[in-house]
Amino acid sequence: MPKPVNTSAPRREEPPAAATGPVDKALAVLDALVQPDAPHRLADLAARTGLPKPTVHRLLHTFAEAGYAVPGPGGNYQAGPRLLGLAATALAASRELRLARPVLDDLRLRTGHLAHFSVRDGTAAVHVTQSEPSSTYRMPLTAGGEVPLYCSAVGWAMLSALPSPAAAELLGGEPLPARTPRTMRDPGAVLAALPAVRERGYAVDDEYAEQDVRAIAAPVLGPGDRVAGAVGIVGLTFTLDEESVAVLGPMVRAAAGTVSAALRGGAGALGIVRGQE
Amino acid sequence: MPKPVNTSAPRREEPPAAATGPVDKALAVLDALVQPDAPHRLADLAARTGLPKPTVHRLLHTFAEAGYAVPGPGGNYQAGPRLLGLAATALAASRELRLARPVLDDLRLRTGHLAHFSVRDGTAAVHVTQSEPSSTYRMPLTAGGEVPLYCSAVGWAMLSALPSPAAAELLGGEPLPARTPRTMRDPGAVLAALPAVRERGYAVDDEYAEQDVRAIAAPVLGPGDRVAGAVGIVGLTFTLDEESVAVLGPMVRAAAGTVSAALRGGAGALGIVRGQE
DNA sequence: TCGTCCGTTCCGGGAGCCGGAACGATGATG
DNA sequence: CATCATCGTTCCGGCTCCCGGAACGGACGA
Repeated sequence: MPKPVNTSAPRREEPPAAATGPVDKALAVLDALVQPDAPHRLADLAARTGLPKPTVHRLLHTFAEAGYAVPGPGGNYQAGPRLLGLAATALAASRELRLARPVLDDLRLRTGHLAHFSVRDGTAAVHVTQSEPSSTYRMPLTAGGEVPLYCSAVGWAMLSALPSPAAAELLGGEPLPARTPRTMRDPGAVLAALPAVRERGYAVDDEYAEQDVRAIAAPVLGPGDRVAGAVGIVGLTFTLDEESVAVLGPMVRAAAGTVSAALRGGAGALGIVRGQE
Repeated sequence: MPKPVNTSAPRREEPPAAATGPVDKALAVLDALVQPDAPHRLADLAARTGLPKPTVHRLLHTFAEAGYAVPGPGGNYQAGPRLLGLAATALAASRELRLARPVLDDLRLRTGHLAHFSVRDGTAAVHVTQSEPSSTYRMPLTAGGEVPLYCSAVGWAMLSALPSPAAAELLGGEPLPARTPRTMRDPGAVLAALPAVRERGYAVDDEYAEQDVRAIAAPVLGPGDRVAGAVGIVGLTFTLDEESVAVLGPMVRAAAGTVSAALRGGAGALGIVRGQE
């Protein structure tokens, strides 16, 4: 037990917007339950969600009864079989994911870098699936993780595929928090960089979000040019170095193009997915 | 547990276990929402869950507002970014899954068959993750899918790792429905077959659940010999033929053993997971 | 032994869930 | 073109049952 932090902070602000209905509360607890960082005891979940203890207790009971949560040793709850089944089903049923998977594997094999597919959730990008090299010393990206749009390759890729006003609205007017010394903090500057991304067909994150991490991404478009997500690769700067960007960029763009085409092409396109241009 | 008896029983039995509270209903709708078979319009979801239309409508609205569902064309709802993120997180955070993944890949490569990991949910096994060969003509197994314990290799594997009384209780006393001509329908017969499975270390499903499909599986044990799930391979009978079982069986058993050892060995074991015996 | 923290239970009040019924839009049908 | 079936949506009164502060007992740790 690292640190029983003193609860002397009455000025604790709720992380998410207040969960009003019982359903929102349930979702909040479920969300907290699957977070990878340790323990999920009743008190922890209550603290993380900002909900009163009895409420979380009742919800956990409901979940446990339905098989969505399972009480472990030491009062530690974890995801139950139903939740895992639900998760597996959700990921398997998503059309974009089914189509993206083989392309990601191919992209990873040819570039040697971790390849991933992300979708937009508000002003953030969530990494929904990935194909990782056999030996990743330090994982610069975790499945289910989030990154703000303004400082990530996948974010820029998706923004570039949106109409300018929509992108501007997502970026907002305020200066953005710096994540590294290289982060671009001015929404206007990001917006101004998008046309170049649009032209090139891929975006590059040059340590904008995290030190020593470089990324390349390209948008995936569904029917009607709807932005379905983005395909990208991530690596440490000394592996994914500056000059390889010129050769890897088009590969990422091609991969995203393949997924887009398959997405538009209807179900029959599954068999003819190929890696080359 | 003194169960408070319903004061006025309205003599009403729903096909699925009655969803009483708002949370159960929400879970039911979420579950219906991720089912792969098409369309997820309001009326479809209402029919599948057995809930009244306005209720489903309200829930979908709540989900949509929170990003867990997204209204598509033609009133078709699908999983939203939050739900996909939750799913990805849940699968990535599960310790057994993280450990099983590389072992499954290795097992698939060495056997050439679809390898999967399943956990128990009541009297069924749900397939939580899998590693599939590049070309599977017809997928005999889908992620998130379920199979009864009594007629599947993973089911037998998990049953064999349970104390006999527990296994007997899960099998029940009634004759079981036949899925193929070869299905073993007698709970007693299944129970009697378990010691042999225990001895061999792996179970074989010889077209018990589906025609032309054979499967091999072995149990995965966590700390304290708790049954964490099962590792298995599946294939069509003419590919996964009878004589190869003798050589593939031990491979499956070894793979399950590797996962079990890693599961027990603590977090540090991640780096030394190996495929060979 | 005492103090602390956690999980659990209780219970009265009232917020807000519930779902039958009705309405307008849409597309199929003759 | 007229008709009907079906679907999504809205409304609203009733009353379920959700809510969470408070209290209790047990498990550690000091």
